[in-house]
Amino acid sequence: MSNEHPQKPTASELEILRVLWERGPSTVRDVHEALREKKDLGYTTVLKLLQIMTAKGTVRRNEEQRAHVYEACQPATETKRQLVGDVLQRVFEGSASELMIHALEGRRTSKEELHELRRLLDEYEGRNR
Amino acid sequence: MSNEHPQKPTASELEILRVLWERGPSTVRDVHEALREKKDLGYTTVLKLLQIMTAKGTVRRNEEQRAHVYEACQPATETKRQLVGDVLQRVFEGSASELMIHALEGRRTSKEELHELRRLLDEYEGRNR
DNA sequence: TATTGTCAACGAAAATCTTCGTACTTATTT
DNA sequence: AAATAAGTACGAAGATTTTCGTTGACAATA
Repeated sequence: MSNEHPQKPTASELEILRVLWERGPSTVRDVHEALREKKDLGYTTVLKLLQIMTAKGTVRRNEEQRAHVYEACQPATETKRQLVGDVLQRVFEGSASELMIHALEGRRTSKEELHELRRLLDEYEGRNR
Repeated sequence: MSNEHPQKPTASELEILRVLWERGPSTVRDVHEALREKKDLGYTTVLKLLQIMTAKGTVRRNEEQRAHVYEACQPATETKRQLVGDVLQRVFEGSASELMIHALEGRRTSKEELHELRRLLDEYEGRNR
């Protein structure tokens, strides 16, 4: 249960994390309402999820107010890195280009996006030389 | 249960699929042995998984021989595309460059890999103009 | 033919995930 | 003060996943 090797969030947990990343520290009510648009979950469902996530160390909460305020323990970037790293290993044996091929296939990628991707490579290459 | 919208394989199912993709049509014994190196599962565990996957339409089997021969219904590429597409949506709201950023961060990517990535972009861009 | 080995089928336990209902507590309003 | 509203805690049901043990069929061999 330690913080050393943060667990991979489940699908539902991720939805909640995304709200917390976007809104910052939030109450159950906040999360519940933000989530309502996407997915209609009961209030206590969201509460329970947050309680479970607290137990797992995925989020922490401030109990000073009656309505506890939750926030993600890991920054978004860290968790996203972990999630993509997981697929990278499990599906593509660590090959980023294989990942890329399959990410680009089967969807129309805008010129802007391609441009951005190229920019990323430049930047990354620059950093490592 | 139809073949129209193939289901996302679970973690264990993926491990089996990877063996099938690599070896081609295989018996339970084949898969079990190929998998032994990575993960030590009982023979009947693998059998059961394959039976479940057959029911789901993930794999099909040839029962002509006493030892049934299993093979993946979808080509590897299709399933991989689906898996990465899932993360792309769930984690990165469809942004391939965001996906890329997080895939490259937190790992050393070889010069060859970067080169390959660039080549991919060229190829992709060429195809779409 | 009797024994031993190989296989599929089935059921089911254990673990994990998802979702709420109910009960209890603490504010707020009438 | 009584009633209503807003919260948390807890337990638990249902779904899904993961893992095997057991049984019975069939084949190979001693």
